Amino acid sequence: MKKQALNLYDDLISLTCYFNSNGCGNSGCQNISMTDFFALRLIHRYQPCPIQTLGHCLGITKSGATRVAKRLEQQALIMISPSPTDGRVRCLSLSDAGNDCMNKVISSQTTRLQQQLDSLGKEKSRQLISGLDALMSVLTP
Amino acid sequence: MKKQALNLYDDLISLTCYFNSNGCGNSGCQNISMTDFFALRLIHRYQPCPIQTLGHCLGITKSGATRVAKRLEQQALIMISPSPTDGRVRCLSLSDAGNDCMNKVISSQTTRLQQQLDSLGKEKSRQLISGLDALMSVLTP
DNA sequence: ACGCTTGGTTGACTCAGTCAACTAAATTTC
DNA sequence: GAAATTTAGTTGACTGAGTCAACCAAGCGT
Repeated sequence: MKKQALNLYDDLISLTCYFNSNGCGNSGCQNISMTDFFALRLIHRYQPCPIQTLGHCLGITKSGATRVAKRLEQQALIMISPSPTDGRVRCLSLSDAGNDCMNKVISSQTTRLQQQLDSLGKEKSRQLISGLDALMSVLTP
Repeated sequence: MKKQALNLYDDLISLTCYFNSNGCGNSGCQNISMTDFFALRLIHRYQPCPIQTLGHCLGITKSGATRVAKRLEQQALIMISPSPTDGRVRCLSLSDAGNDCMNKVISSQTTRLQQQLDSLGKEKSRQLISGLDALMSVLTP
């Protein structure tokens, strides 16, 4: 029966739309677009991250990625340094300000979410999260 | 303990990023942007939907919404008709082509998801979906 | 050393969405 | 019930993100 997947898809798209329009909220850190936040988050994880990797993960071209990087550098949220092992590659890493920004957004969003989890009840929360974790590991190979 | 919410937030953002970059896929229907798909989906639900409502739900201004509507109308995916009860309001509703498009996207995405649910196991899937449903009803009032 | 490939940058462009000024319909107020 | 205010939508001028194509420079393969 396909109804399950339909239901799931519906929720997932609602969720995407929800986070898209709410952005990362005015979380203390300067107004930052969703794309830029995705980028920061990515760099945070795969530090130091080559520009092309950024583009690939964000689903944009390498020229697009170059511009994202330039934007973030101008806001002093990241630093761009040449790779020691390959002269062509330019590596992105978070600056202190970038880390601050990430943390602010994450902590403000997380507090909000925790409240909502609380109102969901202990058991349901646990199930939701473990299910979602599993789904994520299936979705992103 | 905040770790739960942190974990959840992480998954949710990954999910948003995932659907954002993958768009709605080349699902037979002409290339359609994520925003436009959100709009179609909204109109599908709240048919007939005033332009301003669209803007509000999409998190864009009313002039932005006007342009989205114009775009979709030009592609013959929706119809715009004046409200019978209020002369100012213009109502959006899906055309047959619009419905087709929605269905194609949904069905192609759903099949993919169902496979992934299957690989997750029956019980875990059920828990995931019921948890997500609950979360959605908390998130979107 | 030569050509080929790969990572990144840039200029010209497109397209989506904002802002502000506007029209027209509805509602309020006197 | 006419004038003033509010509300829904539209439009022109603009901005900003991302694409494409042409490019440069560094590495690789032989």
